[in-house]
Amino acid sequence: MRHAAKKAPPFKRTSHDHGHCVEDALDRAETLCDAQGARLTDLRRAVLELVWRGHEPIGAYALLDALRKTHPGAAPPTIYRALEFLEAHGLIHRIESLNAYIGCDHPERPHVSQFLICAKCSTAAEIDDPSVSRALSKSADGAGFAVTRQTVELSGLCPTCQREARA
Amino acid sequence: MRHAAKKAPPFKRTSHDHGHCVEDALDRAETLCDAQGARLTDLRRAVLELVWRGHEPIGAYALLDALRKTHPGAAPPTIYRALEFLEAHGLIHRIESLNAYIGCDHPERPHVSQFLICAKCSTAAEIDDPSVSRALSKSADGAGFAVTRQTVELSGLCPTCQREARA
DNA sequence: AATTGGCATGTTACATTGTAACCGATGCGA
DNA sequence: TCGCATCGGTTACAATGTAACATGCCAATT
Repeated sequence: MRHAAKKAPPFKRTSHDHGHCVEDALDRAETLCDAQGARLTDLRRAVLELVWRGHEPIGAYALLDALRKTHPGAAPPTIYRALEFLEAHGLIHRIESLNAYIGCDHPERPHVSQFLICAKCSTAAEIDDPSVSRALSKSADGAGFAVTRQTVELSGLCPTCQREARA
Repeated sequence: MRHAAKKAPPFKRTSHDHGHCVEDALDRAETLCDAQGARLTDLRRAVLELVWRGHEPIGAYALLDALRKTHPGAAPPTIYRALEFLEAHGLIHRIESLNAYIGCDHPERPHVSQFLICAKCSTAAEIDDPSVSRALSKSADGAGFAVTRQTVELSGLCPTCQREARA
């Protein structure tokens, strides 16, 4: 049992059924919002879908452009409100160092935001590493600091881009 | 020896000789730049001093306003170039979640950026916790990810503001 | 001393990202 | 049906960050 059930390593981006993965995310969001009495409106759902489409961090204005195809009247506040809602409900993360947003891998578990961000191909892999969280909690506790939000962002090169760089 | 030489806990913000602490930071910066053959010009030095003055995160445009008292011609590029230089040489950190900058506590050691940021009083305490770094390195290694930059920002309440909140 | 080349800075203009404030529409419970 | 809260439209603007080109300055070389 030692290695069997380990979750897939973040960058094993095995070709996946993307359409399915987006739908899946939307379904889970639906369920989650129902459970919380939160309203996943058409607009919010549309934005969430767009966030998931690219499967990599995307900026608010890029989302806005995309959103306008289906919601022509959309303006900056439109997108920012939707993003605020989605983030508040754990459905997306904001990546501070990129001013960008990405879908959350596992919105059902309360969690923090930890990412490996490739500077070359700009994929961002969510790692929700308990030992990192533990170390951080310990550090914060030691300082008497009450954490409400974690931002952990490691920039660098993903395995694929490293190989390319060597070649 | 176990506990004797521990560095001061981040939020023991014992009233310190601020003027001295700023000068000290500037002196260390001078030394460091000399050693690296980097040019800590008047302008850059002035910006670094302003960053240290407040002893808490400060935005680029606030710095710009302050800088204009001594350098009337300063424009956005002025400040951003100086900040870029200072950050590249480890003299300041950018706090991504605040779009702000703060002086680095120990520029001589190569290090990462780890902060506890109080949402109330907006002080930011640098914690350079090896066990956090270790956990992060391990996580990144496990994913085959080559880290070039760490951003760790914990928002919350500092001990002082917690006490105030309870009262 | 003059030349040249690199770096720092000045200057203008603009791009990107994010918000405030107010309004009407919609839905839902009292 | 009325009142209330939430959602979203709309306008205008604030805050943050950069591109691109011009100028100045110093220092090494000739």
